[in-house]
Amino acid sequence: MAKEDDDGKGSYTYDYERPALTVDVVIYTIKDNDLKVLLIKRKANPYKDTWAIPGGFVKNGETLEIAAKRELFEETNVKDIYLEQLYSFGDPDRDPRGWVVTVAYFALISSDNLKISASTDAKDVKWFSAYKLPKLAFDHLKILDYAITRLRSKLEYTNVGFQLLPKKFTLTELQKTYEIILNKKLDKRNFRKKILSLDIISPLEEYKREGTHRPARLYSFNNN
Amino acid sequence: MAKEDDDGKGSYTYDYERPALTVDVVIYTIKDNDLKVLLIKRKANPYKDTWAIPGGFVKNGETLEIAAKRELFEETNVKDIYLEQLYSFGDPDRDPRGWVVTVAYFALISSDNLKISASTDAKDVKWFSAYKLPKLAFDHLKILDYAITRLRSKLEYTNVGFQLLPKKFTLTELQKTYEIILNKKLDKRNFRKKILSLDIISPLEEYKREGTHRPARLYSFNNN
DNA sequence: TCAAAAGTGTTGTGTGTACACCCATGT
DNA sequence: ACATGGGTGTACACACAACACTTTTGA
Repeated sequence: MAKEDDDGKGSYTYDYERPALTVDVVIYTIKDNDLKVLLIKRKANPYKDTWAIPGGFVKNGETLEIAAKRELFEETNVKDIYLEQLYSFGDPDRDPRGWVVTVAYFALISSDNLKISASTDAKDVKWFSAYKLPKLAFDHLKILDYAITRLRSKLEYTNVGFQLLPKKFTLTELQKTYEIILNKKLDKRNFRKKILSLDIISPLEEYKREGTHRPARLYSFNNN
Repeated sequence: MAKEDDDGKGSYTYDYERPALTVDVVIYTIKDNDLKVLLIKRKANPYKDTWAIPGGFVKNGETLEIAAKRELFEETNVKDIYLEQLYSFGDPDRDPRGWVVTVAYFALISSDNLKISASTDAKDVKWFSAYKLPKLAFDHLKILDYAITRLRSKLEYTNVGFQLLPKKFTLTELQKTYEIILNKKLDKRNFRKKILSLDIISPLEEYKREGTHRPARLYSFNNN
């Protein structure tokens, strides 16, 4: 019994029932002018043939973050991308097979890494619009709701947004990224003024020409 | 093996090793013009006689939040106080006895609940200044660092601060609370203007008289 | 009458917002 | 020459920061 003389880690006896522990990784990217989430189709029951957030068991000896990175790499073949812990979900009925607690992470992958990533073989792995999700397994809709909320608020007070862009990008691309995530239009002049005042990007001597209009200056992110 | 065909919850076989799962609850209050954290002294090895954040095992059938509330109640005899999930810590070497993953929560308890709380008997339970901590067990210093950072940032963009105050309080008390947590002086006039403009507190027809000076108006928080 | 904290406004500075036109290009 | 997106500045409103004196009380 966890009480009185037992502060939770006070006794030598670990005779409590233990949950299975997984990490789930919400992987976002920007593609086709849309915010995409990577989902995989389940091949076994429960929720057979239902889409789910990629994840897997944490192995003994791993940190939670290492486990998340491993899952991420297995799904996308990409390392060294932005990853942060999101929240832990442990409702006893979240998995019909038993007690499974999951630590959710979220990752941002830039569109220029996309070639490398996903559907490495005929697996059922697919990018879905974060705004048009299929039916999801377990409590994964709740996790995605939580993730997009976190992503939006982080976008307001940090520079995570750059994680989603290629090394070289135009200001319009950057603005589009913000608009897609925040799901609202931003004023072009104000956006540029704001971003440039932050001193976090540098203009390059390169331009992106595309279509029948003036070429757009390319910028790169200053990672200080 | 968690890979390829195994999305983590795709197989029926849960033949992975499972961690012990605990919740730890960082309980804050304001007392004696200081930010205090409730700690308990461990009675068994490892870290026998070392101070630690109260916590305990999660039981099967409980949500994580229920488990945290149960721990909180066991230590403080108080219910219905502010509680939020903080972060999960799962480094494999954080507990010398084995694999123990903890979901940390933080709670805010108002000083008028304090009579009821803590040291219900001769247990080694004590309020410590968050700024003068003793040597701590496990990775609990890391957890407290994380907690105070979260508390500070939440104070800036939410109204959690009121959770730490009695139902009736003066503006000076409120300001002190902010100053103690943020660990910096605030300007009296600016603070009052700001708080009052938020329309979250109402003046009462009561005054707090204390000492040889003008009595201070009491306010109460509007919980909408 | 004195000490001690309560209470109260104004001004400058910076940040967010609204808004419209010219520029460079490809066809 | 025209359609298309790229690129630029100003004016107003509002939030934040700095700052000092009067009020009320108990001793």
